[in-house]
Amino acid sequence: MRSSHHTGPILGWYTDNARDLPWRRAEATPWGVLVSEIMLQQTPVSRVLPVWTEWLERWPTPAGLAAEPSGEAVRAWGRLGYPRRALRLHASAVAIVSEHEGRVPDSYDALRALPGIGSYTAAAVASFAYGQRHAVLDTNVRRVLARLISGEEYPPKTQTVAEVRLAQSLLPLDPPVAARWSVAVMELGALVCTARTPRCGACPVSAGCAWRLAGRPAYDGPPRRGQAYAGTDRQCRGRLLAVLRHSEGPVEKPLLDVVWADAVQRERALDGLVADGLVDPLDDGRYALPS
DNA sequence: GAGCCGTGGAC
DNA sequence: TGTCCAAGGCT
Repeated sequence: MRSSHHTGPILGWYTDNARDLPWRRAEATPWGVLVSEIMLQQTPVSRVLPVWTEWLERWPTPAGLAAEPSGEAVRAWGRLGYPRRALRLHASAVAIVSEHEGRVPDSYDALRALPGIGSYTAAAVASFAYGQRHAVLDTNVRRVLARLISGEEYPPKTQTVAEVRLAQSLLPLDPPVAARWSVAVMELGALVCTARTPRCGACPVSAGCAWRLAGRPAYDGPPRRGQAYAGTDRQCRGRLLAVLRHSEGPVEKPLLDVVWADAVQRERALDGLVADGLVDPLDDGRYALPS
């Protein structure tokens, strides 16, 4: 359809309501956009903002980060969560230097080939850093389209080909307009068409929303199970890594042992961190962030 | 393709 | 208080 009756109102709404985020400003670099997209995976904007700012001050280019040990990326990642993202961002910086002359690639396929960059992030960077035309399907866009077009409160658990085709069909023809459309739909999902209590009164396309017109029927699909956390290996890994982040150099094993009582689980978690490359076991028995 | 991978804020 | 959720990717 190339453009629907929803396009204009959503683009106009974005012009009036877009947040002033640093990675959206004109002076933001493709590297700044890439860093923001990795940090924003499963992590709220409010927590990303300070870390992104410090990160870009310290490493304004991929080469700057690539020249550091990967452990420095893990340390600077702080408490953003999912620290394997920090490792992959560092690996991406190394690949950008060695394979792309230090410049963030502008093609979807080259972006998609970098570690930690999947279909969403590749489309997002190509769109937001380079003004290209790609279907950008994140959790916000999937939810907006599910409601607006499909009349369902929530999208399917896993992304379907139908969703991709739908998103592509709605993309404006002109690449820069398509890129702006993509970020506009995401912003609408983040600020208005939210998961829990959507603000339909503030929505520019509520009059044509299939879900609202159907009376906002409750989600009736399979239960979307929440992730348990307390007592899991993930929590244990987080505690162990926090010890290393907060220490200047290598730490003795007993300093790790004290943060988790269950020795079997603790060893399993530590082994996992080592296997992931997040922790480096030294020859002398101590542990450190990777070099 | 289901499960795993952190963390903290909102309700 | 516990549950839900936040610009996913990888295996």
